[in-house]
Amino acid sequence: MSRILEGLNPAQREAVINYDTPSLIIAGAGSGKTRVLTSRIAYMLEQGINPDNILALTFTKKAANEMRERIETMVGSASRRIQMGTFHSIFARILRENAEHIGFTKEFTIYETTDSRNLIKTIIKERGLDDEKYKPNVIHSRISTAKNSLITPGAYAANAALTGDDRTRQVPEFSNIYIEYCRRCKQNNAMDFDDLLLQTNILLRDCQAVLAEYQQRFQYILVDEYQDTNYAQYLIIRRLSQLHSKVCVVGDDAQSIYSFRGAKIENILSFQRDYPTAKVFKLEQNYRSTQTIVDAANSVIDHNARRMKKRCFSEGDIGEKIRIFKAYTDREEAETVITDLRDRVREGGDSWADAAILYRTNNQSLVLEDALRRKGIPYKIYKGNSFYEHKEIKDLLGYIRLIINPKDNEAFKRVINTPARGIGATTVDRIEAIAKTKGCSMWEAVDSLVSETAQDSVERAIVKKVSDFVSLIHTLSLEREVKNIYDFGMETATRSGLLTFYRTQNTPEATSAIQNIEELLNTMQEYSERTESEIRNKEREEFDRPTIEEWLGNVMLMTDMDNDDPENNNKVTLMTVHSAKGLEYNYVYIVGCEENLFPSLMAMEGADGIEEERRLFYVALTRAKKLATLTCADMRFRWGQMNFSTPSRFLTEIDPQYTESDFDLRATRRNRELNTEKEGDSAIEVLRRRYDVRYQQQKQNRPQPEARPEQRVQTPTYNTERLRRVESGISKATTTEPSMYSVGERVSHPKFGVGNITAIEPLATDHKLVINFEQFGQKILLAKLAKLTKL
DNA sequence: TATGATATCCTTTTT
DNA sequence: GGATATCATA
Repeated sequence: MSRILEGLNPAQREAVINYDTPSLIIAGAGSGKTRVLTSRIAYMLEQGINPDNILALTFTKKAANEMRERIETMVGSASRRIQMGTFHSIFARILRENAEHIGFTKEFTIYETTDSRNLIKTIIKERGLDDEKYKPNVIHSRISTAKNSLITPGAYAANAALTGDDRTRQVPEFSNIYIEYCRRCKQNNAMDFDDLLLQTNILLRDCQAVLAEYQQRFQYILVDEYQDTNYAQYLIIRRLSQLHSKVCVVGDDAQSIYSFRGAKIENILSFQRDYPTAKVFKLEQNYRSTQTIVDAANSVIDHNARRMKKRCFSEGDIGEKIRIFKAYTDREEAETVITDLRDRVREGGDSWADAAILYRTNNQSLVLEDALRRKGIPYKIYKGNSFYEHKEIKDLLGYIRLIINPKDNEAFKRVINTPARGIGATTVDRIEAIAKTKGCSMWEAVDSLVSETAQDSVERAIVKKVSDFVSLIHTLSLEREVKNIYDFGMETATRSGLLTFYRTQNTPEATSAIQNIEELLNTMQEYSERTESEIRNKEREEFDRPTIEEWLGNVMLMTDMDNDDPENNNKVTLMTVHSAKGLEYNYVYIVGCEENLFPSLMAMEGADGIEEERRLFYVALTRAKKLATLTCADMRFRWGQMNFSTPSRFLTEIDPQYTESDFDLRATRRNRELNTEKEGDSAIEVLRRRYDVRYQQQKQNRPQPEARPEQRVQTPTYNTERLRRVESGISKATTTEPSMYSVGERVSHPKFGVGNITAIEPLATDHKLVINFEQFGQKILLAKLAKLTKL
């Protein structure tokens, strides 16, 4: 028997050896999913499958790298020839190779969210549309949704249902913005994140030769986290697999948490329909967590109606009960968690890296970081793409982008006056106008500005400045030809004036900016070293030298997660539950388990919202190997002021035999049941019962109507005196402003349709509205947050 | 045109 | 509360 199969349980082994047939591997949390996937690939190689014929797709670079390393230890360097990477990076590469088929060049830029948003903003402005109605990020997410569903601008405009919907949403011009946005992207030789999938589909749809080539090549396709694929990804897989159909997908419907990004849980639910010959393998034994944790997680997820049949179990220790703590405030919550974490890690003889603190929203990290710093505990924090969101990084990347792809107008606009060189908005507008009339890029338009400008002195001064910029870019373009990646990066950072700009100011921000720039330059160095060694090891062709284009293409698809410093790793991890998927820790703390936070208020508006939040909670809980600790707070500093919270319904959904709590969880559960049962009560009564007794008390003690707004909570010093004041309601004055809505009024909501306002409750800076929707029944919404239109 | 002060948004999750 | 957009001023 192959050594690869040793130590696998029967289900795992079946999933590994049946590599020659379409396969659906349902892998419960902690069931050795990665092991099965890597073993399967290793086994294939051992059986003589050509690594060039294997395509393995993941969602994160981290997962891809981990898999590659593990396969390499099993079967050696053949693994390096496998096409393995994230959807976005693999298809970006394929798109570059075939860019001219779909009207791009291989130097195309990848636009990140801010680029897209800026472009949308200019389009809205150009068309003289009201940016109150046409909010750039709303428009952007609508475009994103369309692209993820493979609805091209043309198809969108032709779809009466969609355009009709836009009219009722008061954005009738949406489809025109969408058309223009795509036109401009193409003109700028740029693709946004969603394009990487959409354009791949277009390429595979329109170019039979290309499709045939890749179908021939990728005879075996493996997809990780299949439950998170969206329609665009789904169809790419379908198209590529039409010839050989040897698709293997791995996933867990219970961990589908990305519907906001277009992920369709249906993809995994209907895999067997798509591939009728598929074999199904269920990995149900959890090797990660204690029995208590697994059983508790099961008891929560049982509340979901829509799920595939499987029963996860653990044969590990029973383990400790899940602990549930309630704190007064978010600050106290953080203190409790950190103290407990410290004690646990020390007693257990574990290292800091064995503990993680998970939260629903990024901004919850602030109080935790504070507490960690005060106790001197080392921590690291994953915050999405925060590194690449720094201005100095974007600016430096802007220069490089413009040099590689001069059509990139967004890059042009970003760098022409950064650092400030006296070229103001008026000049930029003029360049833009010239570009528009000439139908060329702004970079090309600059030349005509320089030549055709009148001779008066002001104009001449501007021309001088602009032509200095032009020669800067020209010089750097030459540098790019002759220098290696790192030297070119350094020249760019220096000659652009970015480095000197930050060096001349002596602020902490400037210092950190310089450090960030240096870090970015370091990645260039590492990149070229790595590539050079690949060439030495003959894993890469001699002529295929590392290029700055390639580096840039990679960098645009990079996240903070990908830059892990391996040396300095003994740190507590802080991150969102989303980022934690796939990871595991001995001690997991899930903080902020409160209604309207986890589950989040917004998620609950959607139909499947609660179920997805519950899956998210399931993911959080199953990260823990030894011990899970859940916490909530009575009050939380949010939106600049104190808010009252009630414990999350998820806490009461865990079968109580697996939990121990420092407050009366049963009473919490009873209250909740009471609330849902008495639907017939007056709306405002239902609303009131949502708050705990303390809130009721503070309502009674509410100061007289002339309560002045200055009495609001100020800096969060959290001394006991202040706590008492908060508690007795002094500082939570309700707004004196009347609501813009009134009881009885008819309103329309984008998701719920038309409804009547049945009650209004004043809050500190907002109003709660109880609305009876004709189709969706009663909902409680915040006036400022809900996108309501008066009828 | 560059700068600092002030309004205004935004609050889910991210490749 | 914090980040960003807009405004006012030199």
